[in-house]
Parts: sequence; C-alpha cells; structure tokens
Amino acid sequence: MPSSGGAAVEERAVQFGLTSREDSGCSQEAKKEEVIESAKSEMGDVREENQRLKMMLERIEKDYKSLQLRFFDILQHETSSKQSTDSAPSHDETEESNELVSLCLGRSPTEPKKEDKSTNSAKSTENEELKANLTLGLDSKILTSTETVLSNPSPAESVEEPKEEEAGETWPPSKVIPKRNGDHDEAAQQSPPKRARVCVRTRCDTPTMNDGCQWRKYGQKISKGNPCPRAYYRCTVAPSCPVRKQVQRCAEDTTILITTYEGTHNHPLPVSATAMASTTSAAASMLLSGSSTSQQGLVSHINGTSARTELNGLSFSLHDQYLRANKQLYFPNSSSPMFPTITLDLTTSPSTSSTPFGRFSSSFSSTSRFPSTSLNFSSTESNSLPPIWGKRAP
DNA sequence: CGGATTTGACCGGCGC
DNA sequence: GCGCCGGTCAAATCCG
Repeated sequence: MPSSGGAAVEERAVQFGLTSREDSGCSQEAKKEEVIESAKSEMGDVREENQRLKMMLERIEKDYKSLQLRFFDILQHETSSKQSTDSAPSHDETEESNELVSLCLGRSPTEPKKEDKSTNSAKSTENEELKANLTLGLDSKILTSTETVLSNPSPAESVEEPKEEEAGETWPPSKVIPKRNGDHDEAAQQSPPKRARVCVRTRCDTPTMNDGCQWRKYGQKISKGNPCPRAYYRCTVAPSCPVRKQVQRCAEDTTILITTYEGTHNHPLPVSATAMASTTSAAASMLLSGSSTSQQGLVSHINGTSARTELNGLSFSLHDQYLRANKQLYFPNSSSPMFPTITLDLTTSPSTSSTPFGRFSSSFSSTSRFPSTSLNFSSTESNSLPPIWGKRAP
C-alpha cells in the first residue's frame, strides 16, 4: 500500500503541474516543486496513518486469536466441570454462576497487555487450528465489522453471515419465524427456542442510547419494582428484523440506562450500528455457547490469565473472575426468567474497582432458569463507548 | 397526510 | 382455577 505512494505523488504533481502550466511560465518550476512538497508531506501523513492502521489490525488479529484460545479453554473446562458436577450435583445456584466471562469494552491504552501477548505468540499455531473449529459468534461478527470499517459491506454477505451467528443465538422465535433453514444447527436441535439477552448498562441522559440502529417504540410498561417505565422497541431497519430492545432507567440511579437487546439483526447494519451489534452479538454468543453445552448455562471454568482483543476500537477482555455471594440484580423483577441474560456494565469506573477490569456484578435471578452473566465494560478512558452510543437515539 | 408514539386492552406463562 | 406480571397489539393521538 505505501509503496504506491510515490507514484501517487508524481501523478498528483503532474496534475497540479498541468494546471499551473496554463499560468504564467516563470514560476512554473517553483510551483511544481511546491506542490510536490506539499503532496509528499501529505503522503507522509497518509503513510503514517497507514502504518498505524496496520499495527492496529495486527493487534486486533493477535488479540482475537488470544480470545479464541481463551474461549476454547472455557469450553474445555466447561466439559470437565460438567463431568465433575455430574458426580457431585449438590451445588447451589451461586456456585453455578460462579464464573464470569468479562468483556471489557473500551480502549485502555495504558493497560499493559503482557500476559496475553506472551500466550499469543506461544500458541498462535494452535489458534490457527482452533479458528477452523470454533463457531463463536464473535467470529463472524468480527469479520463483518472489520469489513464495515475497511470497506463497504456487501449486502449479500451480510445476509449470509447471520447464519453463523444464529447458530449461537437462536433469536427468531418459532412464532415469528418457525424455521430458518432446512439443516438445523446444533443449538436449535438440542434445546427449545432459547434467546440470549444482552443487557447494557450505561450512563445516559437521553431517553435511549443511540446504537446506530433505527428503532420503533411499540409499547411501554411500568414494571414491578421499578417506578421507571420500560419501553419496548423493535428494529425498523428491515421490516422482518427480529431484534428488539427494552429500555429502562435504573430504579436506584436514574442516570443509568438499562438497554436489553434480544435477537440478531438479519440485515446489513449501518456502520454506526456495527459496534453495538458486534458487542451484543459477541456477548450473546459467548453466553449461549456456554449454555449450549451445559444445561446450567455459563458454568465454565476460566483459569489462567486474561485475554484481550479489540474490535472496532472496543477492547474486549476475557479473564477469570469468581463471583461471590455479593449479588446485584440489575432487574429486580427479572425481566424474563425464560432467557439467559448477559449484562454489560458500562457504568463503573475502574478507579473504584478492585480488579484491573473494574467492579463486576453478577445477576442470577432467583426465579431465573438461566444464569445471567455480567460483563463489566470498564475503561481506562472516560469515553469507553463510541461517541454515538451516548447520544440521542431516534 | 404519513409515520411515529402513546396507551389501554389483551394474551400467555407462571406461581400459589 | 385464579391472579399477577411481562410482553405485545392496535386504535387513538401526535407531530413534522
């Protein structure tokens, strides 16, 4: 890419030269050199930018591989823990939700990434093999979102893509779309319709968080235990899009906006919407991947150190964390006992946290059939979210 | 006037 | 079986 810079400079200079040639001939040469100089400096900037982007891309790839590895570890430990729990099934709910997969969303440039870097390089070849086998929803999402950033997403691709993510997130309920494909995916086969919900907590003054999608409000309810009404939105980007979201202010702190997403978009997303879509989809995929192999939901063991990846400028951290008895229910009334819920907490500040990733909370409703996994999106920067998320939605 | 929002009614699941 | 509750529908209303 940068190698073509010289030619471009020449070409540009020629172009400028041609126009200047029509002017008076005396300063022709000087002007030409001037133009070449300015074009060169411009190219230098572009080249610099290019280098930076390349480095970012490399880092993303590395981190992604690392994340994949971590995911595989989770799956492995899950199967082993499942076997052990089979022999000793006398665990309580707290224990079931005893593990946390934390996605740390937000840039954290100051945060050292030694650990995952070391694990990265050591196991990069393994990762190549894993890559072929893993069906983590993040996989497809990273691809699509990267495409969105780097080039224009082709609608055809985007339409085909969801197939993979639906394998993890079986949103389209049978009553909406009875059957998607002739060949069922594994998750659909082994369990009744199961929706993952991704709950995002943010501090937001506006009625809703602008995630880049178009939403249409179709209902509002005052739910028990929270004086603030809960609003129901459905995605209107595509008429058949099954994605819905619920927006509610936190009862304890009305500056906190709780947005719960359900389902997967079955249409190409606006660029501005890919960040949130990727995040929620990845989170949901992780949740469902965990629960699909375990009846208890995400009961995986995560050991070792943290893994980290970046996506669309959002940094995801995957690390082990043990949940203790300190439960905090984000939905006092448990918005839906039917679905596993993953909570992305974007409200906590890392400075108040006891872990490098900030405070985390686990919610496991007493009435819930599924554990709720909490992801704390803390950041070392104040604006851990893409700027658009905090702004006014439709 | 068309699209978005509001709001009361309705439905289904769940607990008692 | 009944009541509660969350979720959805749809007619009425609002707004650009």
